[in-house]
Amino acid sequence: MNPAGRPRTDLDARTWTIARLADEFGVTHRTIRYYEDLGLISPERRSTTRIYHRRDRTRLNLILRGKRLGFPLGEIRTIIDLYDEPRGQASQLSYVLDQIHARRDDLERRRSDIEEGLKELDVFERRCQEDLKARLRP
Amino acid sequence: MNPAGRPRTDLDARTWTIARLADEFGVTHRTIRYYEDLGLISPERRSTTRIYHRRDRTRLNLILRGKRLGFPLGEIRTIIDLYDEPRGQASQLSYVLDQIHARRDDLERRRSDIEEGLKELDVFERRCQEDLKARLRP
DNA sequence: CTTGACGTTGACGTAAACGTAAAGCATCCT
DNA sequence: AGGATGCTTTACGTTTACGTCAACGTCAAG
Repeated sequence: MNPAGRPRTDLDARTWTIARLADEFGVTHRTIRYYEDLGLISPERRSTTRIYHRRDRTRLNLILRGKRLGFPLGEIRTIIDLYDEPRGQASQLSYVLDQIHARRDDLERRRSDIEEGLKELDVFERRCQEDLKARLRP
Repeated sequence: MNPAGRPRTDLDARTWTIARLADEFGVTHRTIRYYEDLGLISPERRSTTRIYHRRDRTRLNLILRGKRLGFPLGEIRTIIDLYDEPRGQASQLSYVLDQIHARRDDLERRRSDIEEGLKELDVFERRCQEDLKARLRP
């Protein structure tokens, strides 16, 4: 137990080594360092070693979700950067809002692609199952 | 008008040249030929020239949708091949059914990723809009 | 029959997203 | 002190998905 009386979890550790992070997310160190090269993550440095905080963990999560959705890393970078911008000027804000709408359009298109795909899978599965029944008890 | 009395459309042409197909789908000839190299499309050959039929058009549609969803072409190939298999033996059929379930799981995971992304966009947009209002009439 | 317009086959190039191997620090254990 | 272990950088290799010439075939129009 920690001072707060809660059971100790991974989240209590608050910092991660590259190996633990890679392990947790099922990627390699190389991958994580590559994301750092692209400026997607910027962990603390203690002497030469990288120390990852919750913020980095969150970003990695966003990156990997973006990847599962098929976004290229460059685009993922611009998305992530949106979250960090100062958002001070009105002009910047409306730019960000434009970006948000573009993202939303993209995601909604993907969703409808997925719905199409699922529908076709349903039809195809039904056809296969009927074939299978006919085979098993003719 | 054609013999059936319907207005002549692109679909009545029934065959396409590579340029028309590329143009219609917004890709290059190179892309289409590359898909043929991978065995994803196999158009008719009239002497050396490629002639595309509706079947090829359908496949190209599937390929591009798969790509929009972020599937690698190799995986797209196995998916497309499923539609063409003889599906004769019961063992083959249940293999195909397994594949279908795997595909469906994949798509459903992507869909939930998308829902998550859309939710976050909503939250983020609201925050930005409030910032913007505060800027415009303080 | 030549001239374009379009088509075809290589062959090589390239950007993205890592993999992998080599070699050097740093730290911990005994 | 001397491994063993883990992390780091450097650098070259690889795969995917095409782009980009180059050089040649073909076919209808003038």
